[in-house]
Amino acid sequence: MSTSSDDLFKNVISHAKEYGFVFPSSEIYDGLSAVYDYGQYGAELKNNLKTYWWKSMVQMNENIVGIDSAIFMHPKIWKASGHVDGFSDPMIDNKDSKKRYRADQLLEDKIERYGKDGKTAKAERLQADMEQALKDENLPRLRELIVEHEIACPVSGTRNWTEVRQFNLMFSTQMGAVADDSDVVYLRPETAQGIFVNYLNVQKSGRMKIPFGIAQIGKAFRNEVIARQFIIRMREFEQMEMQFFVRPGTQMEWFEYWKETRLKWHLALGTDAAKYRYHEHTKLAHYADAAFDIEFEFPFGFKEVEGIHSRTDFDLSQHQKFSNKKLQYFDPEVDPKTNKPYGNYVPFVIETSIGLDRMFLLTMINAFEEEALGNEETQDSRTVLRLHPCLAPIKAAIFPLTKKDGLPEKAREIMDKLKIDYNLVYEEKDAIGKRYRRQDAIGTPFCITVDHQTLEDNTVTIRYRDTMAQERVDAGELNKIIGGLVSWSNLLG
RNA sequence: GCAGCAAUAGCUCAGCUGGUAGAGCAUUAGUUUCCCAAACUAAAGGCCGCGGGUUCGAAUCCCGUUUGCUGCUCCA
Repeated sequence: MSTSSDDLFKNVISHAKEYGFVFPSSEIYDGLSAVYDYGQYGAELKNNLKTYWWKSMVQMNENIVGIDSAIFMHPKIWKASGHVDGFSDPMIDNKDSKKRYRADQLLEDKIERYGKDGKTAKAERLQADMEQALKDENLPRLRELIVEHEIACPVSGTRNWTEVRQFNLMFSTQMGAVADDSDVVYLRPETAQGIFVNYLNVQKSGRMKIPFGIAQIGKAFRNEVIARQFIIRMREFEQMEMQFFVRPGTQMEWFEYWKETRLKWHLALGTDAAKYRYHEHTKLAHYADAAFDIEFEFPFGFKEVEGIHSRTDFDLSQHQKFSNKKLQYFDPEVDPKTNKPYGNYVPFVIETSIGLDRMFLLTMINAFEEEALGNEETQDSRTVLRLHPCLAPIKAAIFPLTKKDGLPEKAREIMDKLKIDYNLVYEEKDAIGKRYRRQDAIGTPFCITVDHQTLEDNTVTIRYRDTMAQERVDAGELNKIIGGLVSWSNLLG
């Protein structure tokens, strides 16, 4: 990591705080680890990113609809999805090497070694003991087994172990007033399950024909072992997900389609294509038969922003099993190979899942620039957020050149006509240049200045953030001009 | 969670052989200014992250804790 990219990241973080984009959560109480709040401009930018995604996925695709499912769901859902069993790992640390291991993996390794050494009886007994301990969630017993079988740390070679601790990535809470084990509910660790459990509702009520998709934007929660790097990994975060239901056997063509479509969505914002790459998962999750990530080159390296996963029929089949409800689709189309309808089947699923907070950070990093404007005589620079006008929190700022001679009144009058359609700010404090620079810092693409000439001929100057160039236009044309510049058709057309 | 480092005004930092805080910028109120920051005047702003200890006295030394950074570990 170079010093300059390190600085860029730090500067973006402090800029985000200083200008009201992102604040540490509960800051006056010393903050809460890996939780952040979005400020006045951050909330606008985040909403604009959501709108861009929702429009491109739901509004632009006739066969995709959007839902908003609850964060609380029946606990059985997480049994079915594999989250309860798959993502609560017993961990143990070696005190000498400071290395951390999964307790069950240490035992598995030992069982394997016993097997190789021909000690099959020992291997079988340990296997049985371990399985019993895991089933009972008996953590002290797991540690006993590690000690009994004299398992040493591969790094330090010592047997100086800590207690075994459970790392469950799901947050749990109680539903109902009386605390009881049976009332435990989880805060969803992914939004996808809310789509799967509504698959039949949406398909029937919307008369959806395969292939079709269900989209959702919402919060998800993961109790990360370690959460760092600003809003890259948060305990509470927001996902924008779409599950696309397809006929079995066609999943790979749809997988390719969404892989390409989703990258195009990113590149339409004008981001340098070299900053993006695909990353193929070689180790697949329990539910997937193919998985690609779209990665972005952050200052600290390439990180996943979006995942396109072929989830097979795993989730729907699991829910079918656990709920005893048929989640099949009757496909009346005729298979040319057999000349018979495709009939009943559990659809396969292609998932596109983008981390909204990561997308937000990526957008900030991309937009952030400390531009040198000096010449031989004077030193000058400005900090500018080159956000796409569609994403900018404030679309335009309106300034009276000075705060007298009726200029403020005229500026207010122009603003009142425009603020119905656009998010605007009005400022009359400080020198005009300073006001321009303040708007640059929050990414406002246009500034409209009212001067004495405005009072005579109703023209104003419009000043562009990126070029700092100015243009004199009729105030009556402003709605049309701004409308054209911030129109979603610039991104989606 | 472990180890190391850090925390002083909104921001960037100074102050540290222990004697109860200071600058620049930003903010607010004026002045000046007809188009690109850092002009003038004034004001406001700090339990020196939090808790405990040593001391006559702690921002400064010690211990704990919280938050952040780096490494380990984890990442559906």
